[in-house]
Amino acid sequence: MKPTIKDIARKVGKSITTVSRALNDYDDISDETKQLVRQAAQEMGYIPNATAQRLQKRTTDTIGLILPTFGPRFSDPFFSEFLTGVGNQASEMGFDMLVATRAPGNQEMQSYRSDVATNRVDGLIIVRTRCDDPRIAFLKQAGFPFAAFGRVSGDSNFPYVDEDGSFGLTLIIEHLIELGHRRIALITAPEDLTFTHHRLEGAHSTIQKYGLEIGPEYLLVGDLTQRGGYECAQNLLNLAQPPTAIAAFNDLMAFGAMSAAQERGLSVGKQISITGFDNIPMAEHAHPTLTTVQQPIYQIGRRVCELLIRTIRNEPLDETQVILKPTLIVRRSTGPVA
Amino acid sequence: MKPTIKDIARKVGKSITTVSRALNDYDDISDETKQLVRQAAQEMGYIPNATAQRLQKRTTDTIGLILPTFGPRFSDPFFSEFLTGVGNQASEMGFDMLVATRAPGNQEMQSYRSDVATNRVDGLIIVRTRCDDPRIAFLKQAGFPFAAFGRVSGDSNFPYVDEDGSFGLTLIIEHLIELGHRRIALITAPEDLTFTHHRLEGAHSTIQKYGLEIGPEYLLVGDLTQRGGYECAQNLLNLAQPPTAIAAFNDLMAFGAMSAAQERGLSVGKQISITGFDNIPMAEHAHPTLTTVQQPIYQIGRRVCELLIRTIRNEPLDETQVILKPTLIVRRSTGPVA
DNA sequence: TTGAAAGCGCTAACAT
DNA sequence: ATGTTAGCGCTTTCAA
Repeated sequence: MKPTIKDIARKVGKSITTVSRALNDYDDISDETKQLVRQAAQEMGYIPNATAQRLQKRTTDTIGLILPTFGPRFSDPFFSEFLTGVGNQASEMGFDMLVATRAPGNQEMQSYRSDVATNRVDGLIIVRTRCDDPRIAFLKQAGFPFAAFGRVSGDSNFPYVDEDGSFGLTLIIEHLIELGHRRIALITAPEDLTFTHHRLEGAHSTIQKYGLEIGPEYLLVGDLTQRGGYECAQNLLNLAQPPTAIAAFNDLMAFGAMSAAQERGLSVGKQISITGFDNIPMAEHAHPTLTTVQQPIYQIGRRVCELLIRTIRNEPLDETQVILKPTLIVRRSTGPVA
Repeated sequence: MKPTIKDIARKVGKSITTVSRALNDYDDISDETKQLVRQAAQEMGYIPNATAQRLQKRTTDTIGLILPTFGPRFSDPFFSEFLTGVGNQASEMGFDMLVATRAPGNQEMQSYRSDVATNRVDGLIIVRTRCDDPRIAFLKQAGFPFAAFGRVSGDSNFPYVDEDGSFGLTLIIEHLIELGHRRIALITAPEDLTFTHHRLEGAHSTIQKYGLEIGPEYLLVGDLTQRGGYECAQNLLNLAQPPTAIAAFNDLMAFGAMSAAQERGLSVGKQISITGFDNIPMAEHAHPTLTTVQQPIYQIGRRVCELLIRTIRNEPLDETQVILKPTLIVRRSTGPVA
């Protein structure tokens, strides 16, 4: 069986109190005793029992992340990267990461409630915020520590990291307009997601600035999957007057749109321009390579995680609300209008 | 503060033991008492403290999953899907899932050791087994419960689910040969991964069966990323005598290979055939759509998780070693040799 | 500088 | 059918 401090105490002939304090480097323990205890612990292969420590300290040193998965075949590269960022940061700061996979909805909220209620985690990370986010509303009223990737439409007075989606789409639209495009279509994202509105706002205001507009037939809502992008693009290309450029609200949908265009024999980047958002690693190796907006997903994951852990620890936060400026990555999927 | 069983006991005027047993539905408690206790618990919003239960029961009801991430920009759709399968199954069976992200190597092994030593989890899930897998060797000798996705090269006497990779590549190669291809190149995977050998074996034996062979210049090792596939394909296409078909060991590399071919103006499916492995959701929406081998990744995730939890619970396993037959999905990235 | 004792919230063997 | 008691492994007053 695993040795406990009791075993160490017996071995070195001291009380368990002394052992505990020696191990935790209290300064009312003599150096000799510390030496002795540590040596014994080492020899016996002692490792503290995390559960016992947690019960006593009433903290878990664990953060929770509930991934909003859409269906079983959920496979979004965006989330892998974000998860890696959060995970690495957590481990560097001495925290574990509890992950659950839930489709948005009732079960999801149940998970939040239960995570909070059972004290399984010290705080939660929220991904892909919704305008009117029940998760955030709940955590706020519960007074439970959390940090989010994204804002909400109302009061965003909580720790978050977000990208400036409005600026991102401004970059995209300006790029397309400079290339001479006038018939620009948008494959947007579900309306309940906050970022959809930011990006939409950036797109609209930029279009307007140039005296143009986006007709309703050029405004389609995608589901952020490749299939969704494909289907929306089909519809756009079926129009009597199809667009010369399609701006998708994420890379995955842009890939789907590229497939749809290519299936009709259109040369992407020449006969039609297509853009994405996120700059997932695949964007660089698609054919043609994808013009998109760069979001440092991995870094955002780290940052959100750090924000959360500092909140948990009650450490001062120099910056609680972070908004990052994305940058435009011009590649081969866009070109001058035909 | 949160109510404890002590609070309930005080309120209903019973001992905490009685409360505990009433809550756990012991049959030596009268129905009236149970009613009473449950009602009180309900009213007070009582929720058991998981940490305390764990300390007492010496189990965590948590499984661990250490994702082998290769670099920060880790974004493999394969793992998202697997993770979702594991996560959903775990939650259905009442388990939490602790996820860590580690590049294979020392730190990774440290994580395994510490997970085992600190009793943070009741069992571990191993993904993407290596031929000579130190994780498995360690867990075996430690007598710690685990289940794997994949086998090892030596003694695979542990619970696992794996796909029949040899059969998968047999399907692929036969498909290509039927299409008239004779110059078939392989973009394989790192040699330390077990599945690489299975797939390689299937490819070689099938090729030989048809009296053909794969020259060393047609045998490249990829790193399972899109970029890796792209680079390998570049090399293949630069050969004086380039292959007419390329079989990649996963879909991501196949996409990279497609890009490389298309960049040279080759029409994939006509002038060159390219195949993948996994059938990730994107395969269906690439351009052209990807001929590949179907692996039920989500289901495998669920299955491995179930295997692990049953092992933890000491439940009898009707099938400890599961090997699934993959199926061929023919799409547009392959066609008759030009 | 050290130890005794209490307690974190819960379960379970053993009485009654 | 219910209560007493001990204990899971640890931290932390408080006293010596």
